[in-house]
Amino acid sequence: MSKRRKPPANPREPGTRKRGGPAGGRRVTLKDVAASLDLSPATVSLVLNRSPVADSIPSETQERVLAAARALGYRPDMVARSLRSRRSYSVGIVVPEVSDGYAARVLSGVEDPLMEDGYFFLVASHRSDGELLTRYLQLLSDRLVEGFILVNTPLTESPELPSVAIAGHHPLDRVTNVVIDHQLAAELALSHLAELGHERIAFFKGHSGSADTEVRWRAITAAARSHGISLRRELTLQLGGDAVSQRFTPEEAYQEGYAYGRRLLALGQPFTALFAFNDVSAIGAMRAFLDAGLSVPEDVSVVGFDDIQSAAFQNPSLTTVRQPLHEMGTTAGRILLDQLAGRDPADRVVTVVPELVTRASTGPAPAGARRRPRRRASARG
Amino acid sequence: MSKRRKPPANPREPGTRKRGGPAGGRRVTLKDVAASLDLSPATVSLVLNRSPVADSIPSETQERVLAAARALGYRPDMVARSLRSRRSYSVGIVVPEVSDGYAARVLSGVEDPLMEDGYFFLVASHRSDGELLTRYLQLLSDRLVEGFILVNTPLTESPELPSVAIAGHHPLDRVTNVVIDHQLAAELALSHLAELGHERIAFFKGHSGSADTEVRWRAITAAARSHGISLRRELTLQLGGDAVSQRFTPEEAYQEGYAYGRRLLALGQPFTALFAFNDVSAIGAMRAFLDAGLSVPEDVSVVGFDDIQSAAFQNPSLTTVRQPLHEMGTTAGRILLDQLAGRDPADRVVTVVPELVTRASTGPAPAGARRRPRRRASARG
DNA sequence: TTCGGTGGCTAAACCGATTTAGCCGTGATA
DNA sequence: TATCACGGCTAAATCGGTTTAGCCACCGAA
Repeated sequence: MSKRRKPPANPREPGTRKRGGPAGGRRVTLKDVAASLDLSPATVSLVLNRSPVADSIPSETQERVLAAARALGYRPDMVARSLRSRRSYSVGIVVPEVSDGYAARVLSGVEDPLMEDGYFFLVASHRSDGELLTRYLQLLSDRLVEGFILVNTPLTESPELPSVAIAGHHPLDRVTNVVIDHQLAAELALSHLAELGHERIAFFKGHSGSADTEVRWRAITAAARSHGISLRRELTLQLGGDAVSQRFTPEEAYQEGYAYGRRLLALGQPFTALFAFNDVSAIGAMRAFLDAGLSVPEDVSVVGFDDIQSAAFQNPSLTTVRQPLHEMGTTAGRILLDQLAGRDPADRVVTVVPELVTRASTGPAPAGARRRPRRRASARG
Repeated sequence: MSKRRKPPANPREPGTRKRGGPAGGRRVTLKDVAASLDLSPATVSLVLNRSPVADSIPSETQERVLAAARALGYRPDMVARSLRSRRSYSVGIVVPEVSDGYAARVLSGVEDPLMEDGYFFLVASHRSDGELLTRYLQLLSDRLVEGFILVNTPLTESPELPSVAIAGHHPLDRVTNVVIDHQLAAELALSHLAELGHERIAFFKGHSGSADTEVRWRAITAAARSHGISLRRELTLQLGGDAVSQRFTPEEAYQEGYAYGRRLLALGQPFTALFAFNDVSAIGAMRAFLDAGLSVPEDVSVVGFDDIQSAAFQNPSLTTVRQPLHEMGTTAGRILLDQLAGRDPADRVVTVVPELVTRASTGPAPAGARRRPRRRASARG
């Protein structure tokens, strides 16, 4: 009975709330604004949304509406709006793991264009679990996200919504892939090493869950051939290949690099350089080499991939292939927004260019090159 | 006219869609399920939500409902649900910057409990801009988030929703603060240094935008006093104090540490140890010391704060005070969920304990201690 | 005088759920 | 036989917007 309905036209009326004050009082709704003006909610909505239908409404009225909305501190309820318009002004971002530096940097890049256009994003991490991934994509679309951004996430079938895949390599419906030029990346790294006289090069291949792994490896194979470098099976270790944890967290990634660095030494196969799949494993391995009494780069050169922030601050600082992750995120965000706005993407694949950052972890191959590094580490433990 | 309405009771009917298939066809709504069973949407809703009102519905009917929902692949529209129930099953997380390692690790901790309870989260980064922060809090609540998690974000007034502030230090309405025991942290670091014979200790004070800065500094002051260590104004540098960029990105944080490391040397004041506000600046400074020809820890010991992933992989590896950031995130998430479920938090402040991780960057104060480090670096550039 | 057009606005359906009040039939009780 | 309680379910309001069809008044033209 005493429940307030249709507040009188007096703009002061809605409850006792001071505008904006968090205390008490209902939120101001469209109806409140309309009532305060003796107009219908429809009119107010049309005006506030600059709908073309509102063109015939005299600008004087429009200004009254705007003024009242401002005066009452009206803020539209996005949920109600979404329900009717079937748009949520939000997108879903899925990553393998939030705390991963790769994902975090991409995320921060994506954020800019989204926020600029009034979009928010929901994040979910699938931990390289395919089922979890599909479930999250569903849950996200239940929440009416308008599109997806998939970061370093291998996708086997087309998502239901427009998507951009960062490091996506499969041509799929509704998805635009943003990738770096792996061919160039491999070329940069290997020609650098080749120029320094390296021949016996060890490799860390990527984790099998990582989207870039295969493509990059093919690029490396090609580049190696063109430089007359032979890829030796025995010097090629695939990360995540075994015992070492499947779950993909950065802490473990360092450890993993360390462990694989030791394994490399334990193999007893001579090598003068390592090209790792990412900086984290490169740093881990470098550390293993140093601990084993080798010098970097005098005994072994190390090249990473990504250029994570700490790469420059390693001792020795890490030579690496930089991926412009922030930029890739920004690009992805913009492409998705364009798609949502109905502007179809020009290309289904957008390529960004990597860059070699030469630092102190690479140097000329040891004088007696082609032979095993001088001081060998004792095998594990 | 031909617009489909009230699909007949036949469960096969709704369009030509195969269930779950992304192609064509409307989504299955509650009405569809109801119609397929010749029940009302109300009943179906009550059953699916295990509402107490549904207790009187025979379990046979309940099972029919469940079965039909499953068979049709019904997935409730979260937006519609939110509108009516005024709950969104999502929370807003605000951070200074997504790509910051601190935030990323907390985020990944928060994620677990949230996802477990079916909550999603929206992220916004305020870049240490107070106005942006308030705007985001508003925008987020326009989207009906049920609460906030504030990461390392100084808050001056109470938010409108239940909140948990990680590294929050002001007692505010509706907010629970999750903080580490700074007293203990300072004690751990300084007693470690004191035991090693350090007396002239340099400090990097935190950025003024960082929530922990003041509290930690007071703790350091107290701990120093109790160990008879005098804090020398001339050896205390506040990060972000000047020229060096105000915007807070990790790349810059390393640079900043490096720059401040050099400044420290340039002061010409002898010191044998540095206790930095965070690992990133510690690593930057350490790098500056090394570049200047000093040895760590023989000439200068360095203690960081946070224990970021790469701390263990520095050369020398970094002694630091570990903050259990992931755990703090998890705790924060759980507390917020409890609050949303109506279980009021026992405490308005939850303290977690830091831990000293002793590694290779600290060692005994140089023999001729109390004197300036032996080889001095030339002042900048 | 009638008609058509247009400017200014609104009624009402709608989005897809949740939720409350209460209907209807039946068997037990007074 | 009237009443009540209860089991099983539903009608209808509601959340707060968006959007479409169209009303009404007024004006100029036929």
